[in-house]
Amino acid sequence: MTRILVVDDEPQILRALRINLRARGYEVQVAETGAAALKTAASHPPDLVVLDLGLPDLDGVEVIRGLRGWTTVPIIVLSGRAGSEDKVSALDAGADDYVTKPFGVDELLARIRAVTRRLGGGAPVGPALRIGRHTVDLADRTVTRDDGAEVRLTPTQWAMLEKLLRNPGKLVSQRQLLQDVWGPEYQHETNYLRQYMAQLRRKLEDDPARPRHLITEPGMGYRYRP
Amino acid sequence: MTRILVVDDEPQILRALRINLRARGYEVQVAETGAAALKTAASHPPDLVVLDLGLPDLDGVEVIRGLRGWTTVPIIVLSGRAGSEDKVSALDAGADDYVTKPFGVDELLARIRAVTRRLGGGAPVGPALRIGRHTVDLADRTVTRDDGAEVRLTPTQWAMLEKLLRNPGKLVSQRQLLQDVWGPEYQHETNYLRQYMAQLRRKLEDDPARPRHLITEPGMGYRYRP
DNA sequence: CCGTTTCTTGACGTGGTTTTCACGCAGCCC
DNA sequence: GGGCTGCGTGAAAACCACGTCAAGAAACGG
Repeated sequence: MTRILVVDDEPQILRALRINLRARGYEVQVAETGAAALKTAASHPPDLVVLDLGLPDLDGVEVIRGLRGWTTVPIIVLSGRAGSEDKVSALDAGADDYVTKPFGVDELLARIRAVTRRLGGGAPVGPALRIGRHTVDLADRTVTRDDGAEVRLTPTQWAMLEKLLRNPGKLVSQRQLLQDVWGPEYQHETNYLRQYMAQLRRKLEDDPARPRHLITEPGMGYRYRP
Repeated sequence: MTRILVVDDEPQILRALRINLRARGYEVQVAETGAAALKTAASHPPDLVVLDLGLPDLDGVEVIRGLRGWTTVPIIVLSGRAGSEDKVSALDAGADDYVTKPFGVDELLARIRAVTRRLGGGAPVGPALRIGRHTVDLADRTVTRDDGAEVRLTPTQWAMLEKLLRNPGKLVSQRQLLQDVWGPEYQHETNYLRQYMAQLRRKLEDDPARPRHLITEPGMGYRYRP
């Protein structure tokens, strides 16, 4: 389920969005200040952020920067100001879209769909990802061994594997992995990586001691080699 | 270079966009009708489409569908109509953004940047850097020998090589290198440079004793010669 | 409520990376 | 020519990161 973090200090808007988004099947988190937004995003990384620029504590652009420091999660900005400079600075700070108040809920929902559409299918991942004698299907979250047996992965294992598989051939740094899977405060818990990488290799690699697809780049990170 | 296809039937807007986009370093193609747009996009696939909805021949949404049938290229819609339904239908048909006329050029440019930012990953370095019989890809962090074998580099070797490769042809002083790779307090440990430069040359140069690409500038620093 | 799975945390041996030291050599200035 | 400096190379030592095992805590499901 897609998790959306809504950041706004006006209770009515917060309420309206929460109801509407929940009704559409999204999981909704809310925050009323910039500081709370950053904290919530860190502990529970959302799949999308809807951010009002007019917050009481922090400047909206600061919140965008705070998020962009460690995540590429899509950000849709809401703002009462229609000025060109506001839009430009927010977009260049890392926002993905900018909606001027008053806005129609239908429009916001359509923009949310437009942004999230890129998320799932956007990555250039063919349905046939292979590791050793296994086929991984990211779309329906299944791993099938060539003899037909299913291999089960835990949520954390999936998150980690998915991050690697969506960047085939590319190096994924330890920090990126930790941030994406566990959140920014886990940046230095590299023992998690070793732990779960070992589990993945045990389940997927032909010879877990000599991995051919889930490669360690010492001191840097990991890489999925097709 | 990013190639943008601008689709609009008003000559002034077309002209204004072409000039502004060219000035920003984009490659610009234009089309005045929906049919021409589809044809041009097919023969010369663009990296981004700016599409006016009010075309004489086809409905704008039809153009979006025509493109989405075979490509996931980002589409930014321009429209004179601010109605909610128009926006929703365009976005749900596959548009990535929707800008209402009249719009500021600054805003459109910012939105173009926002959309393209997701695309390239932001690495402004061409992936085709060559040293001897090797190809270096900074984005993926891979070095491939021409016979297909992978060459592995340690983190320090990468840091040093990257610094040189990101300044092609330019002299990089010893101090700059030491500071970037090891930190400011290592400014005088020039033996590190000799050590690691030798390692890089052994791994990358055709004849490590007579380097052709990783050049020493005695007393000053090092240089990557393409 | 209990059993099972999953996540978190700690410890340890091993291998690779970094750091450090030593030596030979070429160019340069006095 | 002698002394000096800076560069390239080799090898040993110190250090760090990785993989692995193991066990406790937390979350989950019946």
